[in-house]
Amino acid sequence: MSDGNARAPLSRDRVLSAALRIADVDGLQAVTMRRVAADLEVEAMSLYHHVRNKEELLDGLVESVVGEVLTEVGLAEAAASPASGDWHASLRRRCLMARTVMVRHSWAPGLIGSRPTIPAPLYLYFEEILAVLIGGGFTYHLAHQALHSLGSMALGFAQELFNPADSGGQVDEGAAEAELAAMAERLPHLTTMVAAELHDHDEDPLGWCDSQREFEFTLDLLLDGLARHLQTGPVRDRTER
Amino acid sequence: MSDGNARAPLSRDRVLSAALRIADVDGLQAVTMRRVAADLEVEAMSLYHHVRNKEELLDGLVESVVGEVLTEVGLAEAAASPASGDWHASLRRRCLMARTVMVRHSWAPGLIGSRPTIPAPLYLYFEEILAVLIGGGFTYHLAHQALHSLGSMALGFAQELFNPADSGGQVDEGAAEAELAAMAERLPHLTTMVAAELHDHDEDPLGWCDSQREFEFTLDLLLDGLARHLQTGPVRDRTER
DNA sequence: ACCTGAACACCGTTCAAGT
DNA sequence: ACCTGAACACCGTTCAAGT
Repeated sequence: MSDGNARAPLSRDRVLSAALRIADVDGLQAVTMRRVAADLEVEAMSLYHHVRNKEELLDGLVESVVGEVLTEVGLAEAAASPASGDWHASLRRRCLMARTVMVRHSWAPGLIGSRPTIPAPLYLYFEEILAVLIGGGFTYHLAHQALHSLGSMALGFAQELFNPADSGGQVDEGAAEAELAAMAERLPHLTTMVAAELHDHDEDPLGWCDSQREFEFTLDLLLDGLARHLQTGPVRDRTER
Repeated sequence: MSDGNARAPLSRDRVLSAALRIADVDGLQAVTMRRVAADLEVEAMSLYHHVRNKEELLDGLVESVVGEVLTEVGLAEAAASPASGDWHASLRRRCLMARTVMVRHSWAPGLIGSRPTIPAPLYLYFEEILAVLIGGGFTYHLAHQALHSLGSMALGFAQELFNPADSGGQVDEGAAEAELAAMAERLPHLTTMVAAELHDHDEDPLGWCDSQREFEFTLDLLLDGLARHLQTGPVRDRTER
């Protein structure tokens, strides 16, 4: 009881965790600059010293949740059978763990999907999944399609990942090159994948990530899987496969 | 040039189509009571004579888009080979057609997902899909799981269909019974499916639609499909399967 | 009956001013 | 440097008043 009062200085972290608590308890629509400030016992305008505007606050919220997925998945993988090459089991654990985090923050999938820009930690998350796929023997091309197909599962039902605006808009090639170089160290598999896919489509560089093709790939995965269930009957126990 | 002026009386349809046009052109965030009114050359408060409030306007927007999916899918099915029993091809056409509609209205999937209540025409759409599945030899149980798995594809990447709030909240059994009776005529397959699933879970009626189970079913469809691609290599041509 | 103007309770954000 | 109060330009919505 020595310093529990309105003594703690405001900080970006304190602002974000207050906003996250409000979203969990009262829903995303309750996350208001004035409300966040009130919960921190401060005036609304004080928030602007730690967050550029509300958009940045929402970005921070998304990054918090993705960060939570990353650490929870990391813990779960560390606890599992160490370093087995079983990509199937690993991906299954990761998606189920991501889902439990998203269920805790049910506003998050919709927010992630509606954000105009992809939150940076998400690339780290997909880099890890990509590493599992490549380690399991996937080509970069098949791994790319797998990323799209699993996208909504890996985030507990979200929107499309690489948003459609990307495929239509013009690309600043110089900036893209620089961005790629910066990514290369921290995201080696993602970088390699993009490079490989771009190489395959150098006649048609815009088509390297065709959302229509990815959609049809996923659709056929599901339809073919359902057809097999129809022929063979339901599988009774996953372990005896 | 006899009556093109501000003569046409306001109506719910005129309000909705103005809102839809604004959403398509300037995005959903531009759909404002004041903006919709301005486009109709009327004061904002006039809208309230044809729409209870903004929530109802958004519901109307969702229903418009779902209606568009229904008619486009209907036309596409009518144009296809008449009355073949090929559920696989029919579902594929339906999902692809739904996607093209959703691409036209890219704000729609997010809006549908964020709506607190399921828009009524959506039941009609899923009734049709269910009819295709049952006609193809699916049990009602497998068809139920298929509906969940295809949910996001059938709507061009949306959120979960039967929202999580349903499974947690308490159910007014009398009201549910009456609702079922009203549905029975127009939605025979959906009604039968719900009844069958409830019968299978009469020990645990709350568990008839377990979103965790549906999630794992879809996840396994995708993972198993990816595993088959990994073993057999990519399929070169769908027609030679 | 349908439409309107003024008003209310909210937003996000700017700006000059405090300490 | 960090925080504040008043103000601005927006929201959705109510209400009494017009025709």
